[in-house]
Amino acid sequence: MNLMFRKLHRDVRKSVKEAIIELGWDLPDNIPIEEPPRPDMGDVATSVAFELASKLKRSPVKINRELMEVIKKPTIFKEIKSVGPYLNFFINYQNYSESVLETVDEDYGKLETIHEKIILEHTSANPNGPLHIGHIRNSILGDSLSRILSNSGCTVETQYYVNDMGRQIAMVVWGLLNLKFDPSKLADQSPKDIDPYQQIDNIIKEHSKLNDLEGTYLNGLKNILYLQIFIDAELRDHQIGELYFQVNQELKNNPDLKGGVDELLRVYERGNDPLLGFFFKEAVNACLEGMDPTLQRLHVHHKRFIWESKFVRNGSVDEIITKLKKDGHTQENEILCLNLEDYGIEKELVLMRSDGTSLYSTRDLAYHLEKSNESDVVIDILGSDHKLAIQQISIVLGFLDGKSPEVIFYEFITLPEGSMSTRRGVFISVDDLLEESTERAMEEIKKRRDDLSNDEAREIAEKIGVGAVRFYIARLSPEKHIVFKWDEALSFERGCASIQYAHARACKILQKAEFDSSTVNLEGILGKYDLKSPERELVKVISQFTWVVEESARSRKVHLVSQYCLDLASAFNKFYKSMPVIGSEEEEFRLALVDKSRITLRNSLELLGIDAPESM
RNA sequence: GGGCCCGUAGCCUAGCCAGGAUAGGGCAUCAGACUCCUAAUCUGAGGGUCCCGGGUUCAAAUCCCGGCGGGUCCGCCA
Repeated sequence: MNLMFRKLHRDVRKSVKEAIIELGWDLPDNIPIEEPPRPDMGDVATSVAFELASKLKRSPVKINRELMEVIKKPTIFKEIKSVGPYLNFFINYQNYSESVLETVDEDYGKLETIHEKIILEHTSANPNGPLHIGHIRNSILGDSLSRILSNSGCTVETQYYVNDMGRQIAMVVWGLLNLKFDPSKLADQSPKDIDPYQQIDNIIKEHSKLNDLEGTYLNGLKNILYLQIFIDAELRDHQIGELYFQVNQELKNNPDLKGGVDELLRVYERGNDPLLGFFFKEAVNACLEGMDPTLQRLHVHHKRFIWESKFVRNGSVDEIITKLKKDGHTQENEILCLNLEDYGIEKELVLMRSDGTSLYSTRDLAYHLEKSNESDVVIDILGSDHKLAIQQISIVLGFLDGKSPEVIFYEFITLPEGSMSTRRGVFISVDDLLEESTERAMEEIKKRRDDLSNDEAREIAEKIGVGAVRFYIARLSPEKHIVFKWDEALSFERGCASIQYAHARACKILQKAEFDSSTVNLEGILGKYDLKSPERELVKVISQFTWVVEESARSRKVHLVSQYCLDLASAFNKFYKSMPVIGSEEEEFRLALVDKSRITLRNSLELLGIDAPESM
């Protein structure tokens, strides 16, 4: 672990403190550390003189003059200058560079293990259609954060909360039981002259036991078979989405059908109709089977999928309700609910419908209690529209002796024409986004490389395309509302591609020079060489990486890492442009610097789930 | 109506929690750089009422109060 950058701050504080003591002044509460606005003004600065000014009744400039008389320069610095009210410290880059290069290894950025288990829930999109660009903000923030937290030494378990009990899923199941898929939308690989449902009828005829099924269940079975036989796994979420859209149309035209959906929900919750349970499970599974390849392609991973129905089946929902009732928190008339007015929330929290079924919030309460029991810290990634709901949940978790989750809220991604909606079938799917992104990357590659095979180009285009999408989301602070625009999302200039490009450049130099890190002796590598400013800047940025990992993990801010990646790439590209490496006087040092840049670029991109191609 | 979030050049954005140097970047615009490790790059220029108005402070994009504009929530939805 590289603590060089941290040491700079520590050494500044220490020497300032000692100087203040020597002058017999009171130590201020805080010795602020800043970075000077320009590199030629120094590397680390402190405005401690401001802190002292009011107590000492002297001007900051005067105070600095006195501090400068007695202050001892830490060895890592070359000099200290007093500029107005600031003390500016200049790094001794000969020493510093050697220390930094020595401590950067292939695992650079991985911090010491701390024994803290975090359960991080993210994505958790309803299985009623494919993932769209509104969902990926959740996935990308969650997955990146999980990588950052793991790197910072925590144990992170990522979970996807599968909603298999809500009304929306019941609507999908209703569609499965009462409607048909549209075979005209089958992919081209199926011959047009066959009727899928005809084939399915034949299959059912051949299985005598299936012949007993009738009515909606028979229809449901046909639809399940349709999905499994005729639809590729990766497209099943799209089919479910279209079915869901169709059901919404039906319901709009005939609101009486709502009763049928409610009945499905009641029966499923009671859990005594195995066949209906089968249809719920199959509907949800079909959708998850379609989402899985999408998430894989984005490098988004979940350790566990937790099905919501579990908390009804295993009795924890009942236990919670019993406990809340017993402790006198609840109010009961037709429904069972909690009055949270004492906690500043006007809106009561309903725990049970008048028909006795549970609600999302009831089950979510049980889920959060489980997460609380299984971890030290619970983190949720949620759209900011869930703020009130999670606030209610948190209060009730307090009644139940559970930990409140830490929540990272993000604002919506909308289209220029308005908000997205699975229900209305208005959205851009992640699959389409990735397809477009890799396609555009492919065009760029073809523009500049004619030496690559199609497969090689494809492979690189995939890394660039996925990287562009992930970076587009990860670079922005989550509380910022995004209006999705293709050209902004898939820009290859000064964005992710420029970072990947810096990495590819580094790889190319090392490859060309046949660099072997194992034979390099870093000691005394610099001799008396006075580093040029692009080299100094690059060394400094490399040394900041550990601190960035720490800081982004602590503050749970993914975009700090994105910003860092850009800074690092920029420092490297400037160095690359202005300093010859191969064949130069300082080749040995510069190759080592290129190698450390390569590692840091790769590891920082890794935190964002972005591949670093070795050639572009 | 009430709660929460956002408002920084034509566009996107960091900085705000922990107030300090000329408000950082990027896109777009303009001017320049490939006989030299890939120009997905680099160098330079112009462009700002940090939404508005008060207040606190030696010092406010940052903290406090009041507005304005946009988003979102206030379901026996999830």
